Amino acid sequence: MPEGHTLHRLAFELTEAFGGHAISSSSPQGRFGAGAARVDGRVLERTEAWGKHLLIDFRGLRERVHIHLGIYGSFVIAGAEQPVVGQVRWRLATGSTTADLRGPTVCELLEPEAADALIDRIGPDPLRADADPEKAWLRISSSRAPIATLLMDQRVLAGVGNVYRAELLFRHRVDPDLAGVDLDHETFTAMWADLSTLMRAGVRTGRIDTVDPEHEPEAMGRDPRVDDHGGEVYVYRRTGQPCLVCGTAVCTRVHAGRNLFWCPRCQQRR
DNA sequence: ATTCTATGTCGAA
DNA sequence: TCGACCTAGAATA
Repeated sequence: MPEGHTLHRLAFELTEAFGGHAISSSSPQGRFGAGAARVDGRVLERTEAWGKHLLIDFRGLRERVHIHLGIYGSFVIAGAEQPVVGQVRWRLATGSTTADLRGPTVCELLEPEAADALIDRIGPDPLRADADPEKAWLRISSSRAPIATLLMDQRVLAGVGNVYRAELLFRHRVDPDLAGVDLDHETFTAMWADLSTLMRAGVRTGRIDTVDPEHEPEAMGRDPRVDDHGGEVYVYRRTGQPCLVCGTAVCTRVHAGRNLFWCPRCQQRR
């Protein structure tokens, strides 16, 4: 379930659970065997998130553990002495806490220079206080690519995934096919601020909720529209269901290999 | 039992 | 634009 908010939440939880503690580290599944052995017994200092990437530092070690969950990955923190169930790429544990990483696209040790290069090549992250939205604007306003493509491009903006993309476009009534170059700066500024707020709420709650109170289905006498990912949304995976604002059936299509959802009436080109 | 799907990314064609 | 890859749970048979 990994968009940027998941990774920032995870960074916080891992730092809370393990920061300052010597941890035992292993790779039950085997594919991170050498890396796991390298950090075994060391003190975990901190974990930070940059977009959808996680970087973990250990005392006295130059290399940083780099994790990217990909589309299926999960990192679950639980109590002491959990049995290993299924494929666990990396297990971190203290006497009281166990964290299991499964199915990541990336779990590796990175030299500091490589970690810096990674941070350098991704766009501003709305969850970081030091992020500069104008860097994203520079790329968007100079691109003929559709805004739906640009929002998912991690070099443009880091941390947005398929749910936040669909919901952000809906909330600002932007046509997914609108070229970046045709988006106004005012709209972009509002989208960035909104995204930052939405994602911060996501970090707090661990879910993606994007529906404003006045559009909440309960207030309209209908059933809650809670998606499988656990949040309440306007369009994401609501294909064929009535738009919460205008009642038109929500549309879907595959856009650049990913499912895109939008309301054809609310999100018309202006 | 098998197939499908998923909040992602990369690299080849 | 397409397939490959990582995994688990849901859907289908």
